[in-house]
Formats: sequence, structure tokens, C-alpha cells
Amino acid sequence: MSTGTLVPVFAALGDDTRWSILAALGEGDASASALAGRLPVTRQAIAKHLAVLQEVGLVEPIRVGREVRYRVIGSQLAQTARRLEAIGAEWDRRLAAIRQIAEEL
Amino acid sequence: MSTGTLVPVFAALGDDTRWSILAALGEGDASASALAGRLPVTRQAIAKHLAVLQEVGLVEPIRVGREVRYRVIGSQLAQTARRLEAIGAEWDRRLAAIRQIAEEL
DNA sequence: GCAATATGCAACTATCGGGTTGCAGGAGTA
DNA sequence: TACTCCTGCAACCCGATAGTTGCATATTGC
Repeated sequence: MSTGTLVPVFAALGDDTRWSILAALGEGDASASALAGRLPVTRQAIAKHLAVLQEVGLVEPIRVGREVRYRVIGSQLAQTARRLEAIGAEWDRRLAAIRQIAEEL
Repeated sequence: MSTGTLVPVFAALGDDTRWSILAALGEGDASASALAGRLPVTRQAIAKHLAVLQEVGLVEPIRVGREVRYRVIGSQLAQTARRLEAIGAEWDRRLAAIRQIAEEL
């Protein structure tokens, strides 16, 4: 079981501002400028965060006229959750086996 | 739906070395010194990482004589996974509703 | 075409975090 | 007691990154 591309996703999710952005996008698609109107950071900072989120597949850009709206991809979050759960279960399984053997000695 | 204490957990999971440590602990409890023998970083670096992991509840210390072994807590990973999945599902639900309304216009 | 608005790019600052070395302190063992 | 081994703490270095300002570029609407 490899962690593969999982770590960058968590790194992307380990920032409060990015969660603010994701939460805002969770209420509807929006552009960097629109998000800058609601959050206490500049548009450029938000643009950088959106680039990070897009890089790990949590968000996708949609050109609408002269603006670029961003859409959150919920399925990526669900897939990450499934992989996380599988890894945790695997650890539990192995460790339980180890302790079982230890007890029998 | 609040992200609560979720973000620090992701920040903790967003580092390769910490995943190496978690993976090693997934094969059995170990002390910082023991881990330093297997990983290409110093014991002190590992000690810092273990402190971070303990802080977010992914790992717990167990004193055994003069050494401190660490144990990975798989259930914390599972809980994080569930919360993540719930958030993604909530976004999908809301956004689907928004698009439904948009189509009807 | 022109003004307005939105994005893109670049340079810069400052803080955070991962990693190191060095040393002091504590707990087990001969 | 003396020795060994493991942990804990502090200071330091450096690269990454979150954030800013400033300007150039493109696209829509009048």
C-alpha cells in the first residue's frame, strides 16, 4: 500500500486559508477576484492557493468570459478519504496481529 | 459543518518523513532512537515529528523502562477519513442543488 | 476605439518548519 | 558507585511558502 500522490493532497489541506477558499467554493463556483472580496487576503494570494489546490486535483478552473471560475471537486476528497481509511485499517489489522502473537508467548 | 481540529491533522499528514514514521510504527511500536536507526534523519528530528503526531492524536507514547515507545492510533485516521468524506459529500450535495436550480431557469 | 474589469507574471519580505549539532539529565545495569 | 544508553532541551541554519505590492496583458461593454 503506497501513499503515492496522497501526501501533497494533505499538504494542500493543511492550511486554514485554503480551507476558507474550499468552503467558499463549496457554496458555489467563484473566481479569484470574487473570493478576494470575501476573504481577508489579496487576490494574488488566493490565486496562488488555487494553483496549489488545482495541482492536487481538489479544484478545477472554468473559463467564463473574461473571468476564471473555480469549482471544487468533491469526489477527489471522497477518494482521499477512502485511501486514508484503508491505510488506517491496514495498520490496525497488522498491529492487532502483532499483539495477538505477543500475548500467546 | 466546522473543520474544527481537522486542519492540524492534515498539516501533520502533509510531510513525507512523518509518513515514513507512521508506516514504520504501523509495523510495530518503536522508540525515537529505534526509528532513527531505520530512517535517514537524526533522532531529534524524529522526536519533533513524533511530538507533532502526538499533538494531533495520531500517535501515543508508552513508557517502557527507560525508553519511550510510540504507538500509532489507527482509529484517529479512520475518524479523520469519515469527517473528510462527510465534508466532500456536503459540498457535492449543495453544489448539485445549485446547478439544479440554475438549469431550471 | 476606449474605459473598465479580470487575470497573469515578477520581485520582494517575513515567517514557519524541517533538519542539524551539542549538551544536560535520568533511568537501568554491572 | 560507575557506566551506559535513552530522552529532553536549546540554539542555530536554511529552504519553502504565505503574503504583499506593482505592473503588464487580455477581454468585455459602451
